[in-house]
Amino acid sequence: MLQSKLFYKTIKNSHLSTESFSHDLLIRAGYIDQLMAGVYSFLPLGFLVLKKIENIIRKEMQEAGGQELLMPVLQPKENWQKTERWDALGILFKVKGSGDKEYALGPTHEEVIAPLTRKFVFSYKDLPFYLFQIQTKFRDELRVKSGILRTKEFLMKDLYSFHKTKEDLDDYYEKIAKSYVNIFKECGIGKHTYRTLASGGSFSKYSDEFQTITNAGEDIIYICKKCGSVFNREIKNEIQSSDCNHNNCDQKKSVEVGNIFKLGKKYSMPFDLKYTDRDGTDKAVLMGCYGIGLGRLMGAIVETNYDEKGIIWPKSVAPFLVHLVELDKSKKVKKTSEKLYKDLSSFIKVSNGQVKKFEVLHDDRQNKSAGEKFAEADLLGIPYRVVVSEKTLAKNSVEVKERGKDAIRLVKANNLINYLKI
RNA sequence: CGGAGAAUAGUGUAACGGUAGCACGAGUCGUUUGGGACGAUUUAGUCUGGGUUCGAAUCCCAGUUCUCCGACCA
Repeated sequence: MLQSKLFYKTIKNSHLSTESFSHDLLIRAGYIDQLMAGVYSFLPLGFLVLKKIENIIRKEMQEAGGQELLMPVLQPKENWQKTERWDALGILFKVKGSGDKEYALGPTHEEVIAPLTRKFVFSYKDLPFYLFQIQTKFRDELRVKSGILRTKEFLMKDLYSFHKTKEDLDDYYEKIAKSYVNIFKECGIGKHTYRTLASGGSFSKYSDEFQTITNAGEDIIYICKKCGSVFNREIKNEIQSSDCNHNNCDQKKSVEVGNIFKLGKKYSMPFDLKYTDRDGTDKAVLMGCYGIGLGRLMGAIVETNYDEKGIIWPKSVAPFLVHLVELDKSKKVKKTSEKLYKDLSSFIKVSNGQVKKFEVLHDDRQNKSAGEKFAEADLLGIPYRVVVSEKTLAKNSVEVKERGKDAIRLVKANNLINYLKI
């Protein structure tokens, strides 16, 4: 991508009244735009990051046996009445169609997937199976806050699992917990993210949340120094056991980036989702559900990866891997950087025999000062900054700097690809 | 949903009830060119609707929106 063509604008100074760093940085660097309270557009840069996150999640879900599908946002009132959530769920968006017919905008999809799967599940032979989607959810939060950490409309991955037995549900639940650990690790927030025991809401006694430590978060979690357990403040009073009285815990602010639940029969029953077992009797299907908010995850990544100059994207989710910056208006600089841009953007062989290409943002702008280009590069937070200038070309080299690190290294121009491959 | 604050140019801000100004951005010209450089010049604004007043960005009322605190958060 040529930076001269990229649809974005950066803002030099922080002007925002919000306390959330991720919100401030993502807006200033041109990744997102606020339409209204709790509703955001993802601009081209932000959309690239979102897609990276989406693919990391998709890959893990597929590896856990999940099959992707897409369910509607618009949902019939009747299904929500069946589960008694039409009136009970305060955050439910209700819309009216023609003839005053009422609908819900889906905040979650149990009310769709349970009646859907009912049409396909008859026998114990049909179980288990796992379905997921990555889709927009609507929740009329009474109060939105912290930029994209808490919004009314957001992209969510929701996986639903269907089982014959409690043991099978338990096993799969743990499997997905492991997938979640992988996802958050891959997204670069692994060391800040904890599996946290939390309230099960109306489903079960407990659920597991994945909480990322950040001051921008609105949850409080306790990390016990004595027994190592991690739990949400909401269950602090009920969790003290004979094993550990939890009187020596670290208390941290955090944001919930994922949550997994054992739903059991909660949604199978209202929709009559059952199967005929081997012995000929009908039994309720047991369900689990597993969610990750993508925008919030993106916010959490920024909250844990920035410095005073801007964002520091982990390589796995960065909009581009390489920020190729040309300085000095000269034919030689222009020509060299154009060649590098072309070479990096072409498919090349990497060590394990696969082919790949580097995603490059080429700062080809002629009318910007070096200082401005550097400052903007730091704000955007692309992992590798490669500078091509008269100075570097005098040594037949380009300059490579990793965002977030001080070291600057001169690399021969014709060796850049090999260098970056490492 | 309760409480508090705010709304002026694209952005951030200033103006006692009496000429709407500054900075950044954007445009043009020139000088610069390794950390958001400099000069000249141009551009563009009082949230909406009422009211008080000779006169309202400023005071009052209503609405809308945003931010913050709290409650809520499958």
